[in-house]
Amino acid sequence: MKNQAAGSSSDRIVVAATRMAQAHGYGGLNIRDLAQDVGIKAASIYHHFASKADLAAAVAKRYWEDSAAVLEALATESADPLVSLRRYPETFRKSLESDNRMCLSSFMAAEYDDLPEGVKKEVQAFADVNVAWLEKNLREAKIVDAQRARQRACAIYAAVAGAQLMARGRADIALFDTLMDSYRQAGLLPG
Amino acid sequence: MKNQAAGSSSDRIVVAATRMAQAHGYGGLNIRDLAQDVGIKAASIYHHFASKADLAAAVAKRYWEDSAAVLEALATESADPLVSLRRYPETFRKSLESDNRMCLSSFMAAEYDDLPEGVKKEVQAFADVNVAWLEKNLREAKIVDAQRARQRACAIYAAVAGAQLMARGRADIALFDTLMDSYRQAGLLPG
DNA sequence: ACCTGAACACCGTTCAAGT
DNA sequence: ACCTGAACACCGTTCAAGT
Repeated sequence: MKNQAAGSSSDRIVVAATRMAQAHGYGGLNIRDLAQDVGIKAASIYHHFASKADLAAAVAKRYWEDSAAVLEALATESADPLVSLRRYPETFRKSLESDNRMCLSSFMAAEYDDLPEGVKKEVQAFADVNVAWLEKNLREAKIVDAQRARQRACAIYAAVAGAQLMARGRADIALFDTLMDSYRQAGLLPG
Repeated sequence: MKNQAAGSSSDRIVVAATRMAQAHGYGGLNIRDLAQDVGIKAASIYHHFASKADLAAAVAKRYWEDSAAVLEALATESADPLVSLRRYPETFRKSLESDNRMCLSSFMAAEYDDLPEGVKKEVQAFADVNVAWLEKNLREAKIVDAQRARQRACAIYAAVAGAQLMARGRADIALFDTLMDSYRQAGLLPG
């Protein structure tokens, strides 16, 4: 929590890198383009992060931390866990709204084989945070047996991530919405 | 259908490239490594395919053609559409069994922004083939209203693809199986 | 027809040198 | 502390030259 003044060089690098990684993945995260985006030279990136792997780990870490905060805010705002659950897909929809971008962790899950260990860890943390949040709200809403809450939470996470992936592959947000409707009709998501 | 003698150079390039792309995506498809894998030099690849884009398009095309054949065989083998539907996830499970690889089209859907137009087309064809097969079997099995068969087909495809992605992100096939169980329990997949 | 070495402009990364 | 130009080994790709 020290030295995170808004707009610091490191901050702006992480923000720009996040946007880039959500569109092009870890492999497509280009240090030269990133530097240009931030307004410095490629070599200068390495003053802030020891390597591309370190930068990506920082990006993925802040990504799940921010997501956790958004989900907490959503739960507080909704009060009713059932309403929170209904609104869960919104978080994934927002990425698509932002230039057809996708969840950083989904993209990087695909890139699993090429991910440095430190990045893998943070990518999985994102899934963990989402599943834990879903599980908690499923329990509170008493939609499924308490013992099956975690299983169902995983299923919802995987299905929503898959829907985002399919919608991105067609650059079609309406498809994402249709898929959420189908999940509700089928009984996977609460109606 | 002419000149496709098994084991021809072009064939072996496509096969090797497919395996590579299922693990590393379009961006991670490396011409030099691919050439070495096939036993020729990088420059020689360009004798068979005009560009990486052309190669990837051929790869993606053969990928959905092969998938279509596998699905047709599955339907013929099962006879009962309900059984076919139950076995649908097997096709995605097989990729995970093969060194935690994933569906080429899912990986490339993530890489949407960086995909040449000719590749995008073939990637979408894969989804189309899968959705059409699911829709047909859903109709025949009379599991959902005929008018909602297509919608449900999309939902199943997206959910299974998402499950594969999540399982790959943890290199955990058992998770894929658990997710399929959850989908069945929730009512998305036929029990 | 099929293959190749050498070259091109590009990548991540390093490092010595600047302020 | 922060930045940079120049260099390194690597990429996709081209092309003239080989058999």
